[in-house]
Amino acid sequence: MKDIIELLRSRGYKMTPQRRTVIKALFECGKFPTAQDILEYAKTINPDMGLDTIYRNLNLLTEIGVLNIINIKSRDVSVFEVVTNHHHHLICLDCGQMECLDYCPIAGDSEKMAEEKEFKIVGHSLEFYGYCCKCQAS
Amino acid sequence: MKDIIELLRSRGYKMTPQRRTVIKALFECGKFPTAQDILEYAKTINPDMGLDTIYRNLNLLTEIGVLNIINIKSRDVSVFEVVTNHHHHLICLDCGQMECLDYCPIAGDSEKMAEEKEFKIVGHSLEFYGYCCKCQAS
DNA sequence: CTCACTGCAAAGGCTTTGCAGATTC
DNA sequence: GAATCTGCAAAGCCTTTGCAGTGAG
Repeated sequence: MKDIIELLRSRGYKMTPQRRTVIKALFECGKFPTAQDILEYAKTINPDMGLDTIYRNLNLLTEIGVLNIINIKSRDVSVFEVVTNHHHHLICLDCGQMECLDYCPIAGDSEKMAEEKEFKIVGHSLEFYGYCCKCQAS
Repeated sequence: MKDIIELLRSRGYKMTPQRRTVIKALFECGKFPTAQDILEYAKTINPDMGLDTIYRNLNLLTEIGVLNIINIKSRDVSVFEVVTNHHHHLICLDCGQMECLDYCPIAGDSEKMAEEKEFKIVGHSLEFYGYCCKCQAS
């Protein structure tokens, strides 16, 4: 969290209470918060916070590379995740719940194949879809 | 294309000119059309076609499993793809162009790992992000 | 003749943007 | 003091939905 604040400072961005709150929220809202989740948390600290400020800050954090936006099928909102180690996700098609999966099968050979198509690969995303424990029951 | 029409018939759906046009468009619009692309094509055949009809039919085709909806970062619209063999995609972060990649590294071991988390996996999506030939130049 | 389908229009929901005033630095 | 940032409000955009009329089977 301090790293993020430092990075913003070093890039010349100003540190406002709202911005600080958004960053704090990212660490305290639980995993995969939506912009709405962050707004709700933020309002407990500053009731005047607006959703637009949340979005502006989330977008900024994404631009500087410390945040991932995740768009999942079966849910129409974006969820956010602080960038940490490289990993992928399990997503429940029923309830939308997500879990991290420290597994990545992508090796160099895939990039070779891609480069045959004259693409320069810079990353990938991999999501597994299925049904979580609870939703399998029903 | 005839297969799709047969499948619809066998499930009791009616075959309207509009529906036929949407199906035709999926094969003649080029790869990865958006709903808009399909509308434009459809209007050359029937100028009265509405975007709502397009969406209703695309959603129907997705429900019966003959169409994939693909949501990509860096573009805010959905693109569609007729279901064929299992494969993944290369996506240009700059212009949004997509290419198919007949490569899939996902093996049984990934499913085992997932099932440790008590997820029942039914599928996965994998996209490679990068820059296409043209966009590497600029 | 019946039920599904279409077109129109409007609504929904998430996200972005313009603007004036307030805040950092 | 200058430039960024916020809050408000409104707009944008893709997609969905309600409804009455039309058309397929």
